Amino acid sequence: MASIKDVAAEAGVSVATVSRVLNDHPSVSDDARTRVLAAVDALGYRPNAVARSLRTDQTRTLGLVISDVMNPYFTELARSVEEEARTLGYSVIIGNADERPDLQDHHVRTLLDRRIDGLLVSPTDGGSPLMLDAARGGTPMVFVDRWIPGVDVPVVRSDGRGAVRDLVAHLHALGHRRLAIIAGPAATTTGRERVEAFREALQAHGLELPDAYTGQGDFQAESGRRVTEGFLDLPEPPEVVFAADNLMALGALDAVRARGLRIPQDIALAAFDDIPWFVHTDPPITAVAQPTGELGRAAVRALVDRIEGRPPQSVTLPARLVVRRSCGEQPASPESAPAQNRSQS
Amino acid sequence: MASIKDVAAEAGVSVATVSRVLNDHPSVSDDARTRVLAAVDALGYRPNAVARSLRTDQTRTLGLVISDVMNPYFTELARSVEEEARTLGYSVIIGNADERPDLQDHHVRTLLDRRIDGLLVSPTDGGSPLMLDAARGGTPMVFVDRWIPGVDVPVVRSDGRGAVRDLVAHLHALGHRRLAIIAGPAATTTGRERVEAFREALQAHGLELPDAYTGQGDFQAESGRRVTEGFLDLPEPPEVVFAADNLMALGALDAVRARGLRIPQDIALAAFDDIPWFVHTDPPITAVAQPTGELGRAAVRALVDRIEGRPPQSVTLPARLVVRRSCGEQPASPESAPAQNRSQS
DNA sequence: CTGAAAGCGCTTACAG
DNA sequence: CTGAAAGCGCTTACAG
Repeated sequence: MASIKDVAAEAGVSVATVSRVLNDHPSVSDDARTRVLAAVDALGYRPNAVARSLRTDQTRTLGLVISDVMNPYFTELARSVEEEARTLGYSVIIGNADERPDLQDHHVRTLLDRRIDGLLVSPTDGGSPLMLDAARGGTPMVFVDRWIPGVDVPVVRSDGRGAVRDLVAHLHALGHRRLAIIAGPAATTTGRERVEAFREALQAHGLELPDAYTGQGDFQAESGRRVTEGFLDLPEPPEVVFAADNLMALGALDAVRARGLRIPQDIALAAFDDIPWFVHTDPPITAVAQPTGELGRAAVRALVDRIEGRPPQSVTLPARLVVRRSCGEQPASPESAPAQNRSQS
Repeated sequence: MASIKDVAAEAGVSVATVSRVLNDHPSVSDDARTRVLAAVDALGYRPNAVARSLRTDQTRTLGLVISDVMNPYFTELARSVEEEARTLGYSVIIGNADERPDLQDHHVRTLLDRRIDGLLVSPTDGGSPLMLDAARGGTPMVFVDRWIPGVDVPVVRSDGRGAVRDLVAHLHALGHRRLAIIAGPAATTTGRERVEAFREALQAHGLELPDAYTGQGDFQAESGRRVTEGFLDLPEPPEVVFAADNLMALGALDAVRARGLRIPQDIALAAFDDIPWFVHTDPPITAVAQPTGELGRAAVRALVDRIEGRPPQSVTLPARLVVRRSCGEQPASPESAPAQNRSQS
């Protein structure tokens, strides 16, 4: 592979001059520029990003560590992150933690070893020593979706409190009184917040959230199935199951189906996170939709601000309720979803 | 950030010795090793992968360029690729082409600039000059899922011919005679092969595939919707629509639903690529399932073989039919899927 | 405007 | 077993 030396030789100039034309340095003669460009073309030369990074101490690369790529919510997040980063001249390297703290650490370490310019993290847990060190130790960092309390790192996330209130109001209006939740891991902020928001919304209607109706999941489908089976085995099963993410909703669906029960006649189902498939499940599923793309873009902007020396800002965007048929028919509108529903588009 | 020099100073040895203990070189005294390790620990030293790569001319990194991360099939492929690569001591950087040749080239170029050790590609088109140059120009490369004919690059893919034959037999047995397909882009091998396999299978039953029943899609949901609408507008609409991937099936579902038609009573639907949601759609969708994880792992093994100087091997794995209810009830088994159906697990 | 030279952080023959 | 030195491919003050 041709190096800058080969180009210099071919063009009859020094490597310094080649470097200058490659980096659009103003003080290069037209003649030199022309010859260098011709040589670059002739040799099919491409600068070695590794060497450049070593010299400039920047990689123009962002690391993104997410908890689970297979979760469509995170896939979409990753996609919007890459898009915005590309617009700003950065590449992104994705590390998939698969909800495993050890894997998360593996990726953080690898990314740090590669000297990425900044790190976007949706932490799987409360923060390993490695992660905490990185956060405090000067690595530009931004939390997205989930975050770790007590660390001075900007957070870009969405607030589902209002949407969960709307959901509970909807369920209450439909006559449901025994509501259960499949929670995410307590080690994650989203795992805790969604349960709290649910509990608070219930209280506003004078309803309790008994322990028996709080199942511990891990944001993966299998746990949704397991918890739902537990609910169905109860002497008095809940009338509604609210899954704290879309994968656990998938597991819940599996469990309900395995028993031959019907949704919403036998049991109602709602989920946090909206995905295109929820329109076509049997029945279509009522969900809390996050502004995922906006979240990813805002997170990148905050991180790049931090990297480039501008003050980064935390951002909180509201989620919203998308009503479909999985909790029972709406008295008013027979339609499955509001006009604004983006997963229908 | 501490460098190897700092460690050497702290341990009272030369940087050469530090490098040796870090790389498990045998000729290092126990004493030196202990002191170096202590210094590494004290300083929290982590080797700079950028510098190491520049020196050794290898990055222990694989590039993976896929056509669309949002497609669950490719997400799963990416996940299995990363897993196998990690097992073999490699990292992977994913580039998402979004079915756009220009974006694909962008990622190939970026990856090459970073001097990745090898490239895994599922090409979006017939091969840009850049891609062709890379393939011929010595970059270790393996095609996965899709490939470019006429290039000497190993291919790891699955053969859906048998499964498509099974599908058509199934449809024929159900009494369907007017079968249509939503094809993928003709510039991709999978786009062409699935249509050919379908046509051949039809011929075996004495059926034709008229042009009006061959809609041109692009593997994205929107095209599935558009093509399906065209089919439904025909004076004599097809009895079955076969979508050449799962996203176009989603679009088809949208279109059918928008017209208020029922599946399978009004029109039957089948898809290439199986995903967990197909179990829970209304109705569950009959699909051709690829051994996605195996594909990803085999592709990595082939690429690493190539990188490390062993002869790489092309691999073709069979796909299989998963019968559900979207094409009509099975006369024999009332069950929605065979026992082996992995998307039920 | 241009080039010689230093240096980024490593690894690895080479000599001892 | 150990260290001094070269060199990977760049960029960038510095001097002219």
